[in-house]
Amino acid sequence: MELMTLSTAFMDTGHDHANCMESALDRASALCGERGVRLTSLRRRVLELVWVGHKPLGAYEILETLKAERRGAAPPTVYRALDFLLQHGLVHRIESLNSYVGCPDPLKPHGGQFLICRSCGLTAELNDHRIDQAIRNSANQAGFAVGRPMIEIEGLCPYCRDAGEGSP
Amino acid sequence: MELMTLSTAFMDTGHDHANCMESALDRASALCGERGVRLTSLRRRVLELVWVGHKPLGAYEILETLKAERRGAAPPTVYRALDFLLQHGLVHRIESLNSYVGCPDPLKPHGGQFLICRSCGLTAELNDHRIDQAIRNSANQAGFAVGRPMIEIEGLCPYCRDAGEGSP
DNA sequence: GTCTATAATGTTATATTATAACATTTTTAG
DNA sequence: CTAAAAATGTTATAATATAACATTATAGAC
Repeated sequence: MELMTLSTAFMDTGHDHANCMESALDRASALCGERGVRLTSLRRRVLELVWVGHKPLGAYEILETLKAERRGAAPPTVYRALDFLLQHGLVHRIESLNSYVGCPDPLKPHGGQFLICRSCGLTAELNDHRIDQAIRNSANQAGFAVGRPMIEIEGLCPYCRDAGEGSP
Repeated sequence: MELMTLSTAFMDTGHDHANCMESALDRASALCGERGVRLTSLRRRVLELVWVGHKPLGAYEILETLKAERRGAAPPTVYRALDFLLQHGLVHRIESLNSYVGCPDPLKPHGGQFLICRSCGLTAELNDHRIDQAIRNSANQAGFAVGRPMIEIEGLCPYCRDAGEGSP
């Protein structure tokens, strides 16, 4: 059994992001097909924008881009698309940044575990069963029924850590 | 060595909240004394309001109460007091609720681990070394330098779970 | 005690994030 | 083709948070 997965965000060499993004969109398309829901061009475009980088994007940042492309894009345009994408697990919301990031594995439902670089903003999604298990054990001891655990770990990504960021 | 602590939030019988709150204020007073910073009456009052219950309070909820007590209380009044309390570890911010909750153990710096009841709002602070360790192990594998881990676990507290909330 | 520098608070305005409510258009199903 | 449903457009506003500058209170030097 696999103990942990890590998204490609921190892969410097050997990360073909164009391909990364394209395959995310393909997976989204397939998932929507299977579920009988519509990945409209607006929703697809918002997902694409979120996948442009591995840095979480704010709703109004997305809106700025959309405004240049569509007549009359407004906050609800973005928030409705994000709601759809969130519901289907295609994006996650990063609570500590009020921002949104693409999910590399939308098929298996999961609360998010994120490593967020405070210096460059790069954010990797982690999925470590042992963290999840530790949380469940602890919550059980407290008599608490775990719903959706949210884990956002602020710190320094491998590059910024090595560059000595955060302690200059 | 102690593996885990849990705040009193979920203690029903046997929890004297007046005393809980008073001792929190006393600890705050002592801590500020030691650090040579001032727990002014405004800051003390905001801390008191946050401690009124074990449910996170929004800044504007705090403001509503303050407005009835002081002439000219405004958003900065509350946010500045909260900033001070946050800096000194006397309160935590719950990111997923945009709300603030008292910290039962401000002396030892720690990222927060919270159990948040989606039904009644009661929020307990957990501090489980094993969760922290699992996170650090996982982050290390990814080459990530952990700063401040933030864990907010949505679910059902012992009372709401037993009352069958969330699955009626 | 008075003076002065600093810290804290007051005050006004505005930025940022998100949703409500209703109109219009597009898509699907029959 | 048409009716119902889904998606999007449009306008307005709610909820959360900060900027910028004025005033007041406090602590420490003398």
